[in-house]
Amino acid sequence: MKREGNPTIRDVSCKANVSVATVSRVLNNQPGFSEKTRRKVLKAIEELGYHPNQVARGLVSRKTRTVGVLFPVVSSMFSAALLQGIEAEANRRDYGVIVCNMGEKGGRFERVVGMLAEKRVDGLLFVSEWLDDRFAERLKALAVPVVLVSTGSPGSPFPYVKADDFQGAFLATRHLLEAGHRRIGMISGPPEDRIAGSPRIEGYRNALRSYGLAPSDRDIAVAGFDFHTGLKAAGELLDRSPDLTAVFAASDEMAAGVLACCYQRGIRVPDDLSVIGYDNLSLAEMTSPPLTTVAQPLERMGQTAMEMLLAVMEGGEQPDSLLLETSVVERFTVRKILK
Amino acid sequence: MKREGNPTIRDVSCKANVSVATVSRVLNNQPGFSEKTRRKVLKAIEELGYHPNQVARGLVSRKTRTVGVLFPVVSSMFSAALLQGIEAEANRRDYGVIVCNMGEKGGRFERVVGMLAEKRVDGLLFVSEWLDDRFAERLKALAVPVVLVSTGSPGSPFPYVKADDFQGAFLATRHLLEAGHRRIGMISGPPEDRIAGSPRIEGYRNALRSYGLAPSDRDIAVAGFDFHTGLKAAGELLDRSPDLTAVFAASDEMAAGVLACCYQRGIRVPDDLSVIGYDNLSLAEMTSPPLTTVAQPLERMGQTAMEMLLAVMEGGEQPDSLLLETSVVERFTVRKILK
DNA sequence: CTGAAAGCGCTTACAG
DNA sequence: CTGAAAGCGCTTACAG
Repeated sequence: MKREGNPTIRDVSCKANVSVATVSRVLNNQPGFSEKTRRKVLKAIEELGYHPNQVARGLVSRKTRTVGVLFPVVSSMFSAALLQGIEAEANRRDYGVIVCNMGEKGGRFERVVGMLAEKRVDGLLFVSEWLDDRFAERLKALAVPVVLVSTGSPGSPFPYVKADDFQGAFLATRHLLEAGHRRIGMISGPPEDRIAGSPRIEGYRNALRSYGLAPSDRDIAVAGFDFHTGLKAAGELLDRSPDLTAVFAASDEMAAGVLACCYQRGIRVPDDLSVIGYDNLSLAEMTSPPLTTVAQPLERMGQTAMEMLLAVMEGGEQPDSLLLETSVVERFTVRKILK
Repeated sequence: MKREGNPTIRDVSCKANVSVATVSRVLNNQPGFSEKTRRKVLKAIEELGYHPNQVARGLVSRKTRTVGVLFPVVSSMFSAALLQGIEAEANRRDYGVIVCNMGEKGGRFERVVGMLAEKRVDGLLFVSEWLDDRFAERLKALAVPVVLVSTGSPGSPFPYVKADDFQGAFLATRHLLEAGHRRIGMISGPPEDRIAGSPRIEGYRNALRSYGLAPSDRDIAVAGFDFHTGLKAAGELLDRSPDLTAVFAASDEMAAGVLACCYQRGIRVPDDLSVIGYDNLSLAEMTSPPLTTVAQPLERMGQTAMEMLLAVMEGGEQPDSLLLETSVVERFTVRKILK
């Protein structure tokens, strides 16, 4: 007598006096059973507390209803916000999501991709890391749908969803301009970062030009998107260009860094210096004063990316990449300069 | 000719001219093959780029090398820090982790547990939510190892790893006391929260008593651990007890809330009011001034919990629960009062 | 040391 | 409408 572990489809078929094939049919709602059998089967399932074994299902259907998500680091607020949207959508569609840490420089990429491959995930989300050619090749070789989140470019080998970095930076800078600022500095990410680096610098420069201002490299200090390098860069920038009345930081963490720098130096925000950030993490409302920033719809980006991935997985066609709009959310770090 | 998809053990056995049983043996390093066959097999595996199908393996071995992690919400900085440690340890041991959002009040608990059950995860981590009896029953019925993270109590049905809340609050308050403060308020979580609520309140009270001070309920304002309720509670507390010289907030977010409250009211921190937080999230170093707080070793808690879970899963014995020590990390929000 | 066979829990033609 | 059988890709007794 087999009385341990989970009941199997076999147990159900015995109890309901039908074949396992029939049970499988009602389970999967496939044509081919009478209303009467359906009831018998459902009753047996109910009584046994039967739940189909996805592992067995996966073996024959070649679908695991599981996707993998690759993050450079899962613990950042940025990753966390995306993951929230990703998980929510996956759950809604009855998928499981396996999260993986690639390491900042992708050092664990090969290892986690190997694991995901052996687990036969149905698809992959690759988040926010410059996708180098070796990685792209590896992902293509996997032969599972991949969508890029918060990275990707026109020539990308995979569809992507990201926010418009150029536009976001342009909006941030224009917001400062419209508030009357003319001496505007920037804390940027690395210019060689073709995703979140150079496009935001260009957005900043273009906004300046659109107001007839000449951008100068001296007004840009480069950091690494995090708080500490942002703080340091802020110090350098303010030393170098003490006449700045406003600073655009290309991430909220870096903006918190300039707030900290101002705090240390007794510079009042926004009275003496205005600052605007980028991302709209929860951090942005927790600073003092609360940070004006440009919002990337992170949670929605995560959700949208998952929808897109599901569409490829289930539908098969390659969807178009998506460039989401950003918007500035006003809080209290930007001062309007009166003429 | 079968030339698509991943190569199977069958392909390897053909190419190496041995049986699949033999291939399986060398794969799993089981006794029963000569050095010569081993080489043949390895060569075939290499040439084919073969990787065992974990789904098929899982079906027979009843091991998926996958664990589930239940969070109330994955996007908090708190969850993110834990997840970092959890994922790192899992990856090191070659396990995959599926993250699930239960919803703040556990509304999606049943749904995600069902999914995890169907996927036949080998174990479960339940994070930081009051584990009510219904949930506990459900988890027990799953018959897979479970470890609680950042929750749990002596009578717990599952082993847990958490930080010592009473001690942490005691340390925070004593730190204030030692700095010379005597009028110390608290922003607490809900007293009915028996994990992070009442124990921290008791730690605060006990520290006061140990200095011969009588704790008063008027000096405690209740909030919900998040920034916004913390901000609100801070306002109420300062209205009610304007003579406070220091405030202990039971989370960093709430501490950021009291910083914000002070900022709005022109109260200088730490000159006019000292504040100490709880958690030591990355947020704590990004506030201005940087927040003195008591550190919960979140990443290590995640790692330790995963180690513990793996031990139960692979070893079978029930490990002892772990109560980790906290420590205060000094930054710049506490002023020493000179006699 | 090695292989044939059964079986893990399902789904899916194929017959009837 | 229903069932017997094959098969998904492995592992594991059982023989030899």
